[in-house]
Amino acid sequence: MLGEKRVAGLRVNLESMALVSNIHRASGFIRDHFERAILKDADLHWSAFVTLWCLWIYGELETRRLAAEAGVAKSTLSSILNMLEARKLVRRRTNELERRLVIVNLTASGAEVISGLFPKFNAEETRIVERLSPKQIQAATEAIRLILATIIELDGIAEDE
Amino acid sequence: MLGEKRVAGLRVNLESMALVSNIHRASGFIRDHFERAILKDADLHWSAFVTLWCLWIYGELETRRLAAEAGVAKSTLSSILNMLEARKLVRRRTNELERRLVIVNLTASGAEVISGLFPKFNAEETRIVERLSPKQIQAATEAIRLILATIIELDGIAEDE
DNA sequence: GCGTTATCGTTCGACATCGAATGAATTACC
DNA sequence: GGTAATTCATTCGATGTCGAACGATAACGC
Repeated sequence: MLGEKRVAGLRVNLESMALVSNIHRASGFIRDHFERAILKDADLHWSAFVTLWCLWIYGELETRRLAAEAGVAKSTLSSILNMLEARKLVRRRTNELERRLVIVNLTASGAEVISGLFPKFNAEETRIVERLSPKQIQAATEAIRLILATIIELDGIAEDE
Repeated sequence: MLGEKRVAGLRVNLESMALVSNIHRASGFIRDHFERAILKDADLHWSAFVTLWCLWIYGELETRRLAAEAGVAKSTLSSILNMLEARKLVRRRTNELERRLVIVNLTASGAEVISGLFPKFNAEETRIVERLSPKQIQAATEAIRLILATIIELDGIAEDE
């Protein structure tokens, strides 16, 4: 196998370790940075922002799908929606044809909040990748997408059918 | 600026958005995957594992430095160390020359745990990047490293001197 | 048709994490 | 040299997050 070194008597793949470690490290720094620099003023944490963003992009969404898109457990989404609904940024309603489902959508003021916030967010995204060439950005995105697909496949096979 | 598109009347840099979003998404999946597949048996969560790993690599470390290396707040590290110390995996002692400092190191059984766990961890790291070529891995690692450096510089300038 | 399963969203309890407050130890200042 | 300011790690309170348990609704089997 490529990239295997011996460290302290153990075979170690340093390259894969560095990549995984850096992904995780970057994620934490990015989250902290955005929460402090942009989300704090709106009094939103990362997951609440992503929730609003998903609703903005997809329009109305069932909670189950919304939880998956936002990357949180459905119980977590429930409490996020409680908070957002209390602030009148989103609205919940039951699907009358399938009364187990709950459909969520932005209110007018919810749409106002996210459309005011997103440009700042995107500007900051652009800023933190400004030292990368377009090619580097695309290559990194593609690489991470491959990793994601691999994990999802592994977990999917392991757990389900 | 490169990569700017118009979406719903807003200028959006889709490439930077996709990269940031994927980094965060991958981080969550990786964390969940490793905690379920490897760390659950040892009854350790991610941060506790990273803490042990840092001590294994660096040898003894002051708590302040250890918190930074592990990527957690110092208060979080305190509770992690309480747990690890209760399990006799690490040891704390005050530095006698500078009695404010606390120095942490692995016990024998702590070293045993991490040295038994790491090969599995690294094997899984290698597995989730197996679809990437060595060049892709290095390119992605370098790209993320650049992002990290950019954020740290931004935050450092903003907050400190 | 009616009980059994399956599938929703929500609630609940446990816990990881953080920031601010605290106390101990050291340094700086006059 | 003694007081003030600084710098540690820890504790404490608040909160975000998850998984399991729950109740409601729908689909299935016979």
